[in-house]
Amino acid sequence: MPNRAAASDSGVPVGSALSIGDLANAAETKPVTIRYYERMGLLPVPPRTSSNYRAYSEVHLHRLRFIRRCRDLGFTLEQVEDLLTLSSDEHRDCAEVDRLAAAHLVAVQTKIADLTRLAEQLRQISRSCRGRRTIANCRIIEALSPQ
Amino acid sequence: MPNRAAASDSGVPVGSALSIGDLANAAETKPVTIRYYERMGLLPVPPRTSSNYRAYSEVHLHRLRFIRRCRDLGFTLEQVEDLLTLSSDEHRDCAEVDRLAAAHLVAVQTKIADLTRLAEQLRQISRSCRGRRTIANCRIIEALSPQ
DNA sequence: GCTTGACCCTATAGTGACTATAGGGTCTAG
DNA sequence: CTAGACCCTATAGTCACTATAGGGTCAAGC
Repeated sequence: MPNRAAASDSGVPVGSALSIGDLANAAETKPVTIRYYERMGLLPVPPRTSSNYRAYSEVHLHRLRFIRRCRDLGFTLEQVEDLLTLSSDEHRDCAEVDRLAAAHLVAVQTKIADLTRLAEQLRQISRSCRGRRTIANCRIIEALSPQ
Repeated sequence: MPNRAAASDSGVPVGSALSIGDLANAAETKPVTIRYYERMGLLPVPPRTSSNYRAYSEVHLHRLRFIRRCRDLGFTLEQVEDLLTLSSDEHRDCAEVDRLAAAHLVAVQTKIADLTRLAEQLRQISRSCRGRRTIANCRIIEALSPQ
């Protein structure tokens, strides 16, 4: 946490606003991506400085980190939006969020199974090359052609 | 119930030519995808019938199946092109093909590892929901927020 | 004061591997 | 002769960015 020491926002409007580059560094992403999220309506439009630079606050950083974390976990931006909407209502049923996460887990597990099968096939294909020298008597291409 | 059956067109030596739909069925893909591969230069441009329909032969089917199989194995179209080029030279060293397959295997294994870690995190997130009722005291959103 | 270079802005186009849509033409069974 | 399944082209859309072009802003060093 190399950021934000005090900054209790009482009175002073913007102690030190974050530039888009600061925000990008703090959330381990890039300015273009942040602008993209803004265009997509995932990040609220920030105020601008006199020179038209975006001026972000901690609220933006928190939300952006949430988005990035969800993306890292493989959620689509649409799912992230759902999660953000759900989380904005304190009284909403927690189960709905859980359902989303669980459904995603199933998708991930399916993908792992698929890739595991695929890896086995690739190992077999590699094995079929042993001891051959040229394409003419290599079995890889045939292994790649079904039947 | 219309079927296109075997419209014996021009005197093509190999039995009857395949329509794009036939080819799609035979390779378990779709006409649009086949046209896309043609545009991308992966499938040779086929002759046309008098009514401007594409007329494919077994050679096209073999090549298309190869492409689809490679795609199913997770190769990019660029890699598929490389494999096709390699396989066209009978005297080329087999090791190069093997290297491609091996490199791809590593990429697949990395992805499996990533997804496995991700699945574990999702399971934890789901666990953190147990016994809560509303977002207000559910820990999922916090679990999704880093730190 | 001036330059350098790192940063910021917008708008547009490109990526990969398709998918969808619009607006037609062809073929064949009933 | 018509319904509807198939074929054609061309264009735009998808997802989540990434790249490019063509500018404006700002702090540091000379």
